[in-house]
Amino acid sequence: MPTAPFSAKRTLYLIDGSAYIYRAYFGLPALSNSKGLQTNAIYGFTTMLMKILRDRRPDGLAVVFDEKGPTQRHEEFKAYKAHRPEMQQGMRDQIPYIHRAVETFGIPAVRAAGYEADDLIGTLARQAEAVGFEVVIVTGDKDMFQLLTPATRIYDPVKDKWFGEAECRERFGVEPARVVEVMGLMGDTADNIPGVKGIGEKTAMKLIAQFGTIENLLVNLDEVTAAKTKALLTEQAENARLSKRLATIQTDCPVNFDPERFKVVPPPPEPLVAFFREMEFPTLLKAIQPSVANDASPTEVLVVRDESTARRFADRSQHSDVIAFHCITDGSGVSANLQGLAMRDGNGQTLFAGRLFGPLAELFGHRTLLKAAHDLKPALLALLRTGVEVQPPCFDTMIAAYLLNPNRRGHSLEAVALDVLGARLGGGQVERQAEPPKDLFDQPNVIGEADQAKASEAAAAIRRLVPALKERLSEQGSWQLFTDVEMPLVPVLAEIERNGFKLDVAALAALSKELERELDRMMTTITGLAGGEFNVNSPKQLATVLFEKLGLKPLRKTKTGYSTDEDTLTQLATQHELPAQILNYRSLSKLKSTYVDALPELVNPETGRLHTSLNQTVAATGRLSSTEPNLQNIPVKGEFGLRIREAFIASPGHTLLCADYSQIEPRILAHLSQDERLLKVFERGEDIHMATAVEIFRLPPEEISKEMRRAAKSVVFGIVYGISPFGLAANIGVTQQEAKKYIDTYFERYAGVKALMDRTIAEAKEKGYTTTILGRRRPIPELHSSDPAQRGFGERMAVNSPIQGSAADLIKLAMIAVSQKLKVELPKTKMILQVHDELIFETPEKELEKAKQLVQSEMVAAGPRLGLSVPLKVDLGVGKNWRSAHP
DNA sequence: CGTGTCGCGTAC
DNA sequence: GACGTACGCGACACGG
Repeated sequence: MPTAPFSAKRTLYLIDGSAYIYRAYFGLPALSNSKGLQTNAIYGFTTMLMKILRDRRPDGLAVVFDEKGPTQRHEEFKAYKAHRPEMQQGMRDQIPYIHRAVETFGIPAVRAAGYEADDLIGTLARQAEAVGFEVVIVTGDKDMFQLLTPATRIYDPVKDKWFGEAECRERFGVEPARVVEVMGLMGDTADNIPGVKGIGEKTAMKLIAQFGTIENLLVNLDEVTAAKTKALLTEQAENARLSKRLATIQTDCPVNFDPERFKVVPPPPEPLVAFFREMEFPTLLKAIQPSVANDASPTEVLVVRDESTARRFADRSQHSDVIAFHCITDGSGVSANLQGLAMRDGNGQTLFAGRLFGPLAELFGHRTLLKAAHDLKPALLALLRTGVEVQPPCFDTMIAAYLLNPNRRGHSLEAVALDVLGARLGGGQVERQAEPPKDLFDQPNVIGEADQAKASEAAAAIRRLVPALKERLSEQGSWQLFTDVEMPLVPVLAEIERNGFKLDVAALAALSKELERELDRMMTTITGLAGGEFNVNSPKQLATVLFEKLGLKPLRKTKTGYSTDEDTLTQLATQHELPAQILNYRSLSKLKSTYVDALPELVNPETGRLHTSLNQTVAATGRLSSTEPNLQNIPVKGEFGLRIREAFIASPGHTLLCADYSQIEPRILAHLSQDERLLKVFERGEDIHMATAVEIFRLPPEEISKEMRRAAKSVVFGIVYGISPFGLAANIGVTQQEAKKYIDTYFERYAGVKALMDRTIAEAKEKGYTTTILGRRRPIPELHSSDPAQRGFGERMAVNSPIQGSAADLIKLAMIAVSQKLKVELPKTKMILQVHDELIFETPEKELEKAKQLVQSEMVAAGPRLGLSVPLKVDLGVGKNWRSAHP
């Protein structure tokens, strides 16, 4: 993960106050308190201020405001900022409170009559630099780029982005000192600076890159090749000079930088509490409550710079029961490098190290010490890159929190600490840091004090979370799931991510060209049929063409208009030729944009392979999810879909091995329901869909048509997903009455399944959650909703979650077993992907037979280990690519 | 010009 | 309204 800026020097933050008032006022909804005072600007400004104090921990800080009244620029140019409307009353009313907020925080406010904030900031920045400060200008204004130097950066807290000289060159094409030259030519509509009319950003950048300054450009006009540009410059030379002067930030205003006055000191809490009460900001009140890491104030962090200090720490720590750690990394996924490490042991010692000293690395290899982290997998990957393998036992507080409630959408350390410990992290967010501009600092890998402190606080919070989470997991019966499944799975997933999947980029490039031609061709047909051009990818435009222009009958509505989904278009295809063409176009366009063009972009240049992220704390049922790229939804049907699968290939000398649980969810259903008829189907190794068809159609197998088998298959799917007659009818194209008959018959023939459904829903309603075979919980609050639709949704979730979740339990067990066995017996065979009921391996051709045997037997053996009362079947497929290897 | 939401479509 | 779980694309609306 990117790191925040380092500085051994003291840092001065200069906040562009006026700009932030505007930004907060217009960027936030018009909140107001009970007294009718609008507070959005006050709130936005205050949170920004607190974010800076908390996350950046500046040594010095000042808020700079514009002062009312005309400035030098107005004298020089009447129109300067003249187009700006008068400040709205709603904002004007808030300004005194903002000034009070600044005062209450004990932060100096800087303003001077006749000077704009920009100029005051520029002046203070130069003065502070001169006495050895690093300066950070907090603003969203690109005009300030002219102030950048190696010691002065810009930080935009709204976007959490850093800008330095390099970013300036990227944005303006020139170094900071020449930004005003570019602006002189291009002007600035925001400030009503005219520039040279007819010359835009691109041209301005080009000209200044070539000539350096406006003056030099004007004396060398002969060298300007474009006649039009030359004429514009000749006519508007004075405008250019004026605009440059207007854009130039003064650095000689009558203000003085006094390090003592600007020094940050903790504000007395009482006035702050009173202010937040008055404004009615409960969340901010909460934010200034005592922090989780109060017992680990930054001064107590042992900053390790040499091996012997690390040794002393490690010697003591290894005898404590647990060590919590937090890694600071750059990059992401398999390419992340370790930049810093905070540790907190069971004795209450905290350490920060910018390097992985040997004794610290040894702690990770300790076989009994519990290594705890929040989001362990990326840490394992970063440590692995430095050659350190983290040995079990481990404790991932993020996964523990996920098991406690998998419904929640994020499990940041902040949120978990607040939830479980009821305390805030002193340092605020530790997950995401903006990347500082590179090459600004001479010691690139040194982490700043603020980030050291934050990492240390993270480690402290993790340390405190461990016993609390363990207690809660034990209470709810998920402790074994955590220690025996989820934690051992972490290194397996890390390994899969590291292994990656080889992609035939050339094949996809060719496919892309082919699809492009095909799409072009189809577009011609579509335009002809529609009687004009329109954007086929826009459901809105498409609806207009179909339902207004062509007068076809809309079948269904969405929230925003008429539906044009596959189902609708398929039905419309009987009335007109266009919908069929649209369907074709859409499917190809989807494949091209989502897979053919997107996947090659994600090939890691280091390894030449695709490294997905397998997320363990996202899916509420316990499944894994896959991102960047999502390799769990690679097409498996259709001509072009299959050709995409063909591009997933084995390395030379290797082959792919795919192992796929056959009918896993119906088998789980049989186990959970203990329905005798269903159990028998699997015991006898029969075809489940055929058997279902026999039961619901009441016909002997030889009279079951393909169509009937297909319908039966849908019924089974429907059962697993929590069925309704409507859904089933839509799926297999029969009437709702017909569908209902199938379902009723199914439940009649498989009474155990019906009993399971009823039991599961009743139990979920009573307890508020469902459980899987391994005791994985999922709360289902919708079951108690007053909205019948929500309750129905809850019931379907209640039915589906134990099945889908138990299947997830199963394959996780299998992955751990297979991985351990491979490591010992066939270390060259690599697991490279999991797709819910399928594992994919890359194996040297010579090892293939052994690998097949090992994988199949371990996957099958996971069934009995889970205590399943149905036998499992694992199909194997082998091939040079994913298409041919698919079983 | 970037951000969040929606419709849609892939997978299991 | 409508059958579970995900991820991610392009379009669009919206607020700078």
